[in-house]
Amino acid sequence: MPEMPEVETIRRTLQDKVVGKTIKKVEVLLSRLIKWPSAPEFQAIITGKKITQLERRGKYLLFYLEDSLVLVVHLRMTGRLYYAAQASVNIKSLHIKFIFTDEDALLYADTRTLGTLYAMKESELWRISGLAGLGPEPLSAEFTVEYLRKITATRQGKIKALLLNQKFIGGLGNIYVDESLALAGIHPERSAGSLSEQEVAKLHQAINEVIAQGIQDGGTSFRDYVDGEGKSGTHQQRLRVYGRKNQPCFSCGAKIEWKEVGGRGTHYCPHCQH
DNA sequence: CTTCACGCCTGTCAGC
DNA sequence: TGCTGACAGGCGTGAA
Repeated sequence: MPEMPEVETIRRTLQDKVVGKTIKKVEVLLSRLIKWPSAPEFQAIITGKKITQLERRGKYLLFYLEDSLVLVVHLRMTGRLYYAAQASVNIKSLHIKFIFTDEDALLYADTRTLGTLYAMKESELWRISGLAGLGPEPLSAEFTVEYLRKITATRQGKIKALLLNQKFIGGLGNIYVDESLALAGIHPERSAGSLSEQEVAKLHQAINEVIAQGIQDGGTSFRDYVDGEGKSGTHQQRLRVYGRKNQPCFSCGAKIEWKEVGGRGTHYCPHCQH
């Protein structure tokens, strides 16, 4: 479900609440979500540890703990993290509870149960290949026009598929890719290598703009997404193409089209995007 | 190496 | 009112 702006919003809404808290107890109701180590070991190594820092890389959340330990959470499609004062709340699809010494809790819920959690020493983070191999993020110093030109130039696959690949750019997902391509006026099925220098520059600018606006809006609440306090984002009000199949393009009035590109539902304006 | 199809899960919604 | 199929903010795997 969440992409970089949503995960960043969750990080910001949780940070002040969880940093400094000590995990008193971990209840794992669905152990297959724990990918490393085993669920009992996972519980054992983080129990009694204090959270010192909360960071994000791409779509991963990293809870840094005492003793150089890290709790890593990836929400995938429908994962949610809620901070609950005085634990006993009733929420659907609740799978993991992190209960603090003051009885507040951090709750992990996930309808499709595709999310993944890990706990390990900081020095062991290489075990999470998706995290270790993450490309530069939008808005970062490493994500330059030059970099985007370099990764697109030699590849013949569709530009949309490349933008979704976390090895190349960390943090983009289906909504923000469709929105970036719409803003840049580039058709999602264009071969990456066919983009002109001008188009690459426009795309680079569009990605940064869309992601920055997404963060400023507190994310896009299209169906499931809420932040760490259970609140919706507002970026859905700004979407140009995503979720607007058959509705008129705001620029030209043509009907927004939908088709599958690279195995993902894709929205675009057939008139404005070439 | 790059690219693509598929599997993983469950809930919701459109169309019959 | 059921029922069925399509689809959903993601990513890892394996085959070509």
